[in-house]
Amino acid sequence: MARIKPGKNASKKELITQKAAALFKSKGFSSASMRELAEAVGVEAPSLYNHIGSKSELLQGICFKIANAFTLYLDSTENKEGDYATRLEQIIRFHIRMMLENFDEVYVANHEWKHLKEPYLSNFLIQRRGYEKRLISLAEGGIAAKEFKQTNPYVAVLTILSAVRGLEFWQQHKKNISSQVLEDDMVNHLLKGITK
Amino acid sequence: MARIKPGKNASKKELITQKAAALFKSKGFSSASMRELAEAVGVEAPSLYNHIGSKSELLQGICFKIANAFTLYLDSTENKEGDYATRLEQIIRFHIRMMLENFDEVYVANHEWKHLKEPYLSNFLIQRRGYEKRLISLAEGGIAAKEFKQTNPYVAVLTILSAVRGLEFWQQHKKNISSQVLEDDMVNHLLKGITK
DNA sequence: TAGAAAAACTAATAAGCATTAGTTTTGTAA
DNA sequence: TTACAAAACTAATGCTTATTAGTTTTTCTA
Repeated sequence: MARIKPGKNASKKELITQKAAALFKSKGFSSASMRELAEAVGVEAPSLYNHIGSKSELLQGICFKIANAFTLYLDSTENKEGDYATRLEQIIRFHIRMMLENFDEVYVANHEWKHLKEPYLSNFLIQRRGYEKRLISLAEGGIAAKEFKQTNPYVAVLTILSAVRGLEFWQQHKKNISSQVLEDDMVNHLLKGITK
Repeated sequence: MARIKPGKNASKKELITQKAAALFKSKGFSSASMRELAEAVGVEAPSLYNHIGSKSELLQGICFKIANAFTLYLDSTENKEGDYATRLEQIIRFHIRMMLENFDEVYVANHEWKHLKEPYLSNFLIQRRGYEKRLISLAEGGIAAKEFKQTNPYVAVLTILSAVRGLEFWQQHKKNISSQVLEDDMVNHLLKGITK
């Protein structure tokens, strides 16, 4: 009898997940084949199934790991009571760092979630939508407290989230700019603009 | 004998391209099948080949149509001599309008270019890279002219391009905000920031 | 209305896909 | 060293894919 879920030794599964994230990123979920993944891992394709349930399961693992990390951080900021601008700044910085430090997985969660199967697809979208709403509330709070300009809070959040996401381009052709400069300049741009 | 390139009557080809853009957007290039496309067009799959060369050719058409539109607009702004801030603002507004008015195709060009085949893939990336460089020059000019703050021009351009791209989220779940408010608020945010 | 061209159809091809079944090898603990 | 389990392997299944061949229908023009 074969194909038994591994009790210990979860490291092979982690390796597979990591290789899968890199592969899904570079070729897209649909175009990435289990044969290719197996080759990256150094094994024949059917052997992967001794460690994982399915191709879909790999995508689910990646997407929810990232979604949960963001949700958890937002939870943690809501306890602290700083002013709105400071809290927003910290969240932006967290996004930037996540992007730089977990590039493959964040990229996959951002681009390939479409290929999640139900009910995971719905759950993912609900979670992401909830996250956005909480950020919008934060923006609204800042506007009401006169810390932020009078603007549409939805547009503001959208602008920030999108700008940060764009670090995926950055990663592709790294310039000789330090992560710190990148982070600081982007935060300043998003909070204070570019014009003098 | 069948399968001859259509001389006139290009409208069916346009219909196919338009349906392809919508399909590639919603399912991704790799997951979208020619059978599905045919169904959307109202025809059997092999009949598509009376009008188009291949699935790849459809993607090429979409990606380069959009890339050329952006390049062309940038050409047109470089003749006019406004100040840097005005020119940057106009470019941002053009991006926003392209996103709102040609959503499917811009989305596909942004997300699915990866699946272009050589030499189209290389050409596309070269063109996009050139576009970015010209924008960076614009940012550098604005900084040198003291119109823009002292910041890394690459980061500034990346931030702007990414923010604008994020309108794809917007399109997905439209709020009751007019396009004009959206455009103005986003331009203001990117030029002048959100904090007071 | 005859004839030709355009565009539809059906049937078939060859390749690639995720996954399962069954078997063998490998590593470890008694 | 024997026994057992984990994890590798080969072979096979059944399905989907883009695309081609060959034929028939539709459409337009003279």
